[in-house]
Order: sequence, then C-alpha cells, then structure tokens
Amino acid sequence: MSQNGAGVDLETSLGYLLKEASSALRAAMEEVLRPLGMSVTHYSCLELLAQRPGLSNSELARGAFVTRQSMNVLLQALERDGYVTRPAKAPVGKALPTRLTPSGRRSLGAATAAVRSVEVRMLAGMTETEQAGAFRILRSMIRSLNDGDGNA
Amino acid sequence: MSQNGAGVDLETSLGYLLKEASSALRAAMEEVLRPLGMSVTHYSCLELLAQRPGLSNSELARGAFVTRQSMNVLLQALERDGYVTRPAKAPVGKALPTRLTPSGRRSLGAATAAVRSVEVRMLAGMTETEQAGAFRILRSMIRSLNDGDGNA
DNA sequence: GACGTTATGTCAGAATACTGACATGAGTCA
DNA sequence: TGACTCATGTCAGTATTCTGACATAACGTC
Repeated sequence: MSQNGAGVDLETSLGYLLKEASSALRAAMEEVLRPLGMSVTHYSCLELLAQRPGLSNSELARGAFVTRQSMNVLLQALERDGYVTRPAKAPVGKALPTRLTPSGRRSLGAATAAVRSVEVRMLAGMTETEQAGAFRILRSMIRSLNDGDGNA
Repeated sequence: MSQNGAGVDLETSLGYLLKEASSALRAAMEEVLRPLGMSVTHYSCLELLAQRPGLSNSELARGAFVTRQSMNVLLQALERDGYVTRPAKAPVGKALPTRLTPSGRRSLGAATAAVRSVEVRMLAGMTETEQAGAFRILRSMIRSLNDGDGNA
C-alpha cells in the first residue's frame, strides 16, 4: 500500500484520518440514537437548546453544522411533534427564540446518556494529557481552516 | 455559556470538536473543489482510484465513507462521463475492478493540488510533533469507536 | 429620513445519501 | 453434492441536505 507519493497519500493524511474519525463517531452515534428514533442532527438540536435556551433557527443551524434551511425543516417537525416551541412573532428582529418543551427535555434525557456513553468509549485508553492535546490540536485545525475562509 | 453540567457540554466535548473540525475541513474542500465542478465524494473516489487502482465499488464506498449504493450512483456517472472504466464482466466473483482513464487522471490533477493546499492550511502552525500526536490520537479514537461496533 | 449592508425566516426545487430488497458468485462445512 | 454464510452489484423508494431566491428587520452611514 502507498506505493506512490504523488497524491495526498491517504495512509498518512491527517485530513483523511479526521474524516474517518468523524465518520466513525457519527456511525456510533447513529447506532445508539436509532433505537430512540432520533438522528444525529435531531439530537444536536435538542442538546443545543438544552444548553443554550432561546437559540434562533440560524444559530441552531450553525451549532449543528447544517444550513439554516435544513434546520428549519427539522424545527418545523420538532414543533409539530411538541418537542420545541417558538413564538408566533419575533420579539426583536426576525429571529424566533426556540425553547424545549417538557416533552422535548424528556426525549433528550435518554439520548444524552446514550451519546455520552459513545464519547466515553471514544476516549477510552486516552490519558487526560492526551485528551487535552487532542482538544488543542483540533482547535488549531479549526482555526486555521476558518481563517482563510472567504476573505484573505 | 455552559451554565449547567447536565449535558455533554458542547464547549468541552471532544466529540463536538471533532465534528466541528471535520465540518470545517469539508467546507474548505467543497470551496476549492466547486470551481472544478467536483464534490468531496467525487474527489475521494478519484483519489482512491489513483492510489489503489482496481478497487471495487464496495471498496471505494468504504474508503469514501458512504454506502455502496451511493458510490454506485457516482461511479455510473463517472463511467458515463469517461473518467473511469469498469469491465462488463467480473474477472472473479461479482466485484468489478475500477480504473481511472487518462481523462480521469487529468481531472484529478487540479483537484489534488487544491485539496493539498487545504490540508497544508489546516496544518499551519502545527509542529511535526503535534502532527504526529494528532495522528496517534485520531487513530486511537477510531479504534475505540470501531471496537464496540456491532459485537460486544 | 434615505440608503446599503447584513442577518434572518421561509418557500421551492435539485442534488445527494440513505434504507430496504433482490439476485448472483465465492467460500465453508457436513 | 447440497446447504449455509458472506460479500458484491444493482434497482427502487425514501429521507435528508443542499442551493437559489425572496421578503423582512436591524444596524450603520450619509
């Protein structure tokens, strides 16, 4: 394997490895969330609302790394099923602050436990120091990537 | 921010950070690949074929982290447009070994340069030691996640 | 006040990826 | 040989996400 050095070399590419890790994490999360009838984006939305009540659709979209159009589709379903509430009229601007209902909070409970177990499993065998290093390194990557985004 | 310790705590969650980094990388890749009329999966497929000629549809799917059904749709388009070739009959089993055409190789050239620049940008400000650490940590995460996949 | 910029919510359509299902070929084992 | 398991390619339908576009509200500058 890896008999030429012409390309990006998938065996040693940190980008490829990052994608692989993210893919494995997503698969593991989907596996534990499926029995609860919940997708990863679905869970992310609820978790965001639990930690930061009153987030708008656009803010939730940014937090869950999807477009605001996609998040809007999800929010409409969650609202219809009684997991979240949004005021009919914006208190300021156009942003509609969203909040969990008791039903939404209850639904989130089991999901949070399941997801936490996945995260614990992911960090198994890593020391505190290594986890801190991982945190710093990922932050560095994110910052470097976002720096040269659309501007100079 | 982070006013309760009940949830996963997005501010300190390595899982969330991993998703954020992967999302940033994907966005950056899409940005540079779009002018070339190529998606990330599209590029991944071509790059895989360049480094490991003769990969089957299912193998390409695993390498690009999509289902074999999704990869098949892509492969049919790539074959129709003359970027890859597949034998009409499988030399052994059902697997059809896929290969890049000169046109496919040419198309990949510019994309590889663009993607490499993104990866270089991502690693900017990281020492060799840090990159090696990142590699080891990501590998550890992947292994831990895949260990308890479907079995015990 | 008038204007331009930015951010937001929303609608519509297209692209992409997924799940489910089926038939086929190879390998294993009795 | 026959039955079983597994991996593969493929078809069909569904679900999810995206891009493009529009109207509206807040902010800044003139």
